[in-house]
Amino acid sequence: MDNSNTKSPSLLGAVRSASWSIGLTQEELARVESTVIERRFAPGSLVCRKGEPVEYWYGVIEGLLKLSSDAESGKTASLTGVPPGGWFGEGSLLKSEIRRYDGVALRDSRMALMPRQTFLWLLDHSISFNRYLLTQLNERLGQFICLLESERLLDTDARVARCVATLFNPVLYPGLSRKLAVSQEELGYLTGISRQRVNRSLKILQDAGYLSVAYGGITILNLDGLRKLGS
Amino acid sequence: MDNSNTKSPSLLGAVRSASWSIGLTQEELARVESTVIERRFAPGSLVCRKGEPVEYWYGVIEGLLKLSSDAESGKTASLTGVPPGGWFGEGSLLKSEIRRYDGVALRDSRMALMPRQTFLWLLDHSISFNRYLLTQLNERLGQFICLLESERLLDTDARVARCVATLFNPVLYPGLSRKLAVSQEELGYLTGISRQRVNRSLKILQDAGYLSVAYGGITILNLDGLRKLGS
DNA sequence: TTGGAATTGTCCATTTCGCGACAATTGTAT
DNA sequence: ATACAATTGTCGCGAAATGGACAATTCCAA
Repeated sequence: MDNSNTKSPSLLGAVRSASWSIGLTQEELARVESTVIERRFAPGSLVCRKGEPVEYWYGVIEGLLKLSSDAESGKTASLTGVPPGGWFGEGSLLKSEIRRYDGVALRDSRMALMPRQTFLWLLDHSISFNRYLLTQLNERLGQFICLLESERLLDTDARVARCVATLFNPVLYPGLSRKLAVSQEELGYLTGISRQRVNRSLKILQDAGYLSVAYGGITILNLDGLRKLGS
Repeated sequence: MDNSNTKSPSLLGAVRSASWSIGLTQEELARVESTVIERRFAPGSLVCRKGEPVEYWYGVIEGLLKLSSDAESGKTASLTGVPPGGWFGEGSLLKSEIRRYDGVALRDSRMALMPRQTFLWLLDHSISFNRYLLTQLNERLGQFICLLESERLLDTDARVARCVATLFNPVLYPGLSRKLAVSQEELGYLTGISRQRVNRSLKILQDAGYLSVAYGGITILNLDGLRKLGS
């Protein structure tokens, strides 16, 4: 159930291959590389917590995590999953506000942490970094609008389909395998639908040939089909 | 039921007082002013249509419109309302894709249209315009994430409350009156809840003193209370 | 002033989902 | 190999929203 990229990537490798780093000058890149640090997180542990001051911009080197928010009612809502190659937290950094949701490791994960100061320095110095952020925010906005639209217009099965497809956004998360090691309960949190109902939807989507269901996760067979379902 | 600003603002006045124009140079502003045009729209008419190529960046000078999306199933979902002072469409312009949702005038509205070429020119020339866009996209992203979070975590009444509060975002839509001339059916589209259920929620919120319900719309009495409801 | 259109308030039947429960299955650590 | 934990598959009940229907109200224009 592992990703197919068996080679475990280094911190600097992850930084250099990140899509936001290709437009940086040598000087800028050097500054990034000298300040970014790596940290490991066990499954279930909190990478960052709602309400904390925002100290870092986070990148997933290896593993998988989710951004989620809990209510005092006990309910939990996962907003999105972040696979390797994904970076998050720029929103709160830009607004210089406290963090608005939790980051939770779903598996053993290695994270790259860029200090806020470096992030803001890039923001002030690099035009290409600005352009990257613009693209990233725009893409994420599109993702959430699409999600909301689905919630309003589509039936439950199609919502599950789109939500799964969302996790494979090629702009936000480049070069991802087709396997997603996520439990159906977690998919329930991601979609906002009960586990039992997700289970039924997955079976329907499997019968229709869009994906295949296995014990610890699912495999996407027809990504484009999932996206377009019910639209 | 009109806004309290009785003076009808001019096109150039709207441009010059827009929050994205204050950082522009004389030259940049001149280029904007010589290319931006004005157009009027009757209630119910389409300002822009899903699927069209994106030719303009739109600003609301006067009136009110909604961004929405219809499904072939006949359902309709309003994504957000845009009051005077609000600008939209930058997402599709940045991606140079076809338009992803309809813009519909809810009342007689006067719109400012900035040609795509001018928009892209600003994007390439003005740092402050880039920064504005970053802020705008970030704010909008926050808005939609908040909306999605509400949908997952909160009960129906609180969702209606937050959705209404969303329409008064001071960053996206500065200087707005407390009256919102929108039918309950429209609020249903905006919240993704049936008109009948919205009706009940509004009455509850009114009894709790957060707003007051009148024939053609509502008046906000406690904006901060609406925002924080159920959190 | 009056008629018609839009909007609101309320009823109810139907649909759908959430949630608790529990057995069956699969994976993992000892 | 075996026990234990995590996950999946499936029921059924109760709660809640949807959507149709229709009367009452309000607004607007002739």
